[in-house]
Amino acid sequence: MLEDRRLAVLRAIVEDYVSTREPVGSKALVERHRLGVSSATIRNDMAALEEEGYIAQPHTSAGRIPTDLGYRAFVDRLSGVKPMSSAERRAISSFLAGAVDLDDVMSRSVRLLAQITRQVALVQYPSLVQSAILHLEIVRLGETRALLVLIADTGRVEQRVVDLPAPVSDDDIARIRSRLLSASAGVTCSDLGPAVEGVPAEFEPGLRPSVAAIIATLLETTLDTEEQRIVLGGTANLARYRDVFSTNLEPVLEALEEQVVLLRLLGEVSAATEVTVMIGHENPVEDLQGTSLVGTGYGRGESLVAGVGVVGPTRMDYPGTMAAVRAVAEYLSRILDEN
Amino acid sequence: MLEDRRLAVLRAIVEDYVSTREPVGSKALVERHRLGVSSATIRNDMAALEEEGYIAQPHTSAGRIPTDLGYRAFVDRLSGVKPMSSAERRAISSFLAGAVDLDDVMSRSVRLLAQITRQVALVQYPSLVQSAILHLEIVRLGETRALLVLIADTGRVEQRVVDLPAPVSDDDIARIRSRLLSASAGVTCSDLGPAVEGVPAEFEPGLRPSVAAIIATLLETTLDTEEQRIVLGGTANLARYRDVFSTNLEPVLEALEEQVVLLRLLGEVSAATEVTVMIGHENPVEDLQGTSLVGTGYGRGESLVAGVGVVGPTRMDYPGTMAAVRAVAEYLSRILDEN
DNA sequence: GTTGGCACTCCCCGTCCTCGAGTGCCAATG
DNA sequence: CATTGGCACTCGAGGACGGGGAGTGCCAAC
Repeated sequence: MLEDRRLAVLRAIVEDYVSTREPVGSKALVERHRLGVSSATIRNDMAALEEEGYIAQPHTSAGRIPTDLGYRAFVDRLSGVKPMSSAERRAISSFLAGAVDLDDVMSRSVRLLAQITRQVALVQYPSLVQSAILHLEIVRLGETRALLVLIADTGRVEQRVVDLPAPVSDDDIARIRSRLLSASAGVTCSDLGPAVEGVPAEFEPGLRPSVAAIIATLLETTLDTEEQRIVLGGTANLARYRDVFSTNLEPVLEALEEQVVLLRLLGEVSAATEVTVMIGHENPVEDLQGTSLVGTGYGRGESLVAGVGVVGPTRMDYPGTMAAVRAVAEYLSRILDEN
Repeated sequence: MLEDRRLAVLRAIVEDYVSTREPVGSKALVERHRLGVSSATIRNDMAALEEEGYIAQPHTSAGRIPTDLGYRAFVDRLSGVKPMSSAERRAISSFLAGAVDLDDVMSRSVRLLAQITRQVALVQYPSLVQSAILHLEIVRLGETRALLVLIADTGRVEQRVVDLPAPVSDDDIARIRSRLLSASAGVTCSDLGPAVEGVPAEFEPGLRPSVAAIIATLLETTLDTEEQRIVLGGTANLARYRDVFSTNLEPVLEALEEQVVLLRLLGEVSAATEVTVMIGHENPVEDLQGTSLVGTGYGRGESLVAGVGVVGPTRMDYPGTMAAVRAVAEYLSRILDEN
């Protein structure tokens, strides 16, 4: 009974604080929620909640605000699933349906998610390592240069310029291309190494270094940790939370410009199909410890190929954000499935 | 004589204001610059400059700050070319040299420019319309779907999924591909329409709609106004100028997220090889009229293929920014030339 | 045209003070 | 023993006040 009410108080504090942005006091609380008890009782509960670390006061004689721990309890035990309206679902679906290629899908998704949540959205390209090769193309750029184009079954297209150790003719390029294609078509990128290992030896000695160079670039492109790409959008929404980041918007913006940082972030939450939340100090990136991350993985069926998420102030509408992230992840998975 | 000194005063005001961020008064001016006259004389000059609209005072009994017109005069008549140190040139050169493909060149350039100028950098991908087709590839994704990959001589690679009106065999795809390639290789994208016009008629009637669909997508990809792509970086630097954007960072960030807006911006300054400056209200985008744009075009030889630029507060170091933009544009042109 | 002098204007900034929301504690109550 | 009303207390927000100072405009003298 008592425990129940305390949790209800915590929930009320979180909700009020999220919507008003101001420390919430005992009196305002009884007025806005039908708690059925007096403000003095609430004060006692609040004292207990503060004792346990769920809420804090910015200074004596101010209202309470939730701590990271308080938000954590709210997310874990209190926030019900907030289903999206069918209108919202339809909007998502129609917005993503018009995409013409993978780049388009990614950029539409990120804009959509940023718009729904009014926060910063992150969407990761399907990982190459988890994709299979659909097609390879080698285009001769000059005597000793070629362009390698790789098309994965997730829709990703990567290109790299290869500097060849020796001049190679158009005809040679065509032979190399056709052999590499037959060796790698349908192969998952992570298995590519063994699949093409013996290929150079099949060619004339003079050509072998060139073939090896092309293969090296191919493997680099697929295995390199830099193969991961993330797009982000809605940075402007950060400015909306000037009260939170007032003094130091800069480090947050800087962190968000670093691909490596974003990868680390999404890596933490994209391992599961459920939506995962990292609150404040739980955030692995130091400059983002004033923010929360809501994210999840997406992919074809059970094999997750990338992550999608949202970064915002710890004071955010968790149920709504979680629902939006989940919905977008579902649509992304569906689009991948269709290929 | 008089005119000369007045201009010197304007220059001094701009320089001081840019470096101190504070309205500059007559006394401080004589102290910091060897003007050889007393502060009273400067006051007279300032009154004249204010009369002519070059400077203004935020309120009575405060120092003066340059107006947009003042900056314009500074840029046009006063700012000498500020050569980059050889160390800087070397840094630029080595930073851009490591790029592995066009995407890499673009993202490195934008980061570099943002870092040098400590402002927001914009780099536009080489326009497809100005590029020639180097290679075309058509990959069959299913009975009625194909992926069209287009490689331009500027290094751009674009891909599009094509929905075919009728099932097409692997063999058909190969024939279409080879015919389209021979019809379009080396052709500038803007001339592509006539070059491929008669191609569908060369195929069997049953295949013609599919060929037409592929060609339609091809033309769409190259002529569509959306073919233009711009990358931006250094958004975090905006937060540094909190004094300027304090109240409304949001519209600026929003404007910078709109590709269309960025295109309009760069379009204004990328028509020339000289560096062009748009100051404050001269800026075509309403939400950016509190900012200045420094930009230029780049390309192979005389034919410009895209733009590069920097957005920052009107109070910026114009000579330095102009030098940096010019340097990066030169390196980009050089890299394109090498292909 | 230039200069020194002088009165004047405001912004900045620190101080002081009041107001009010909110708290903690306590004694009373069912 | 949880709940409640009462009460003294705390502390930040915000407004009023006032001195200090940087800067200006103007004027008379050179």
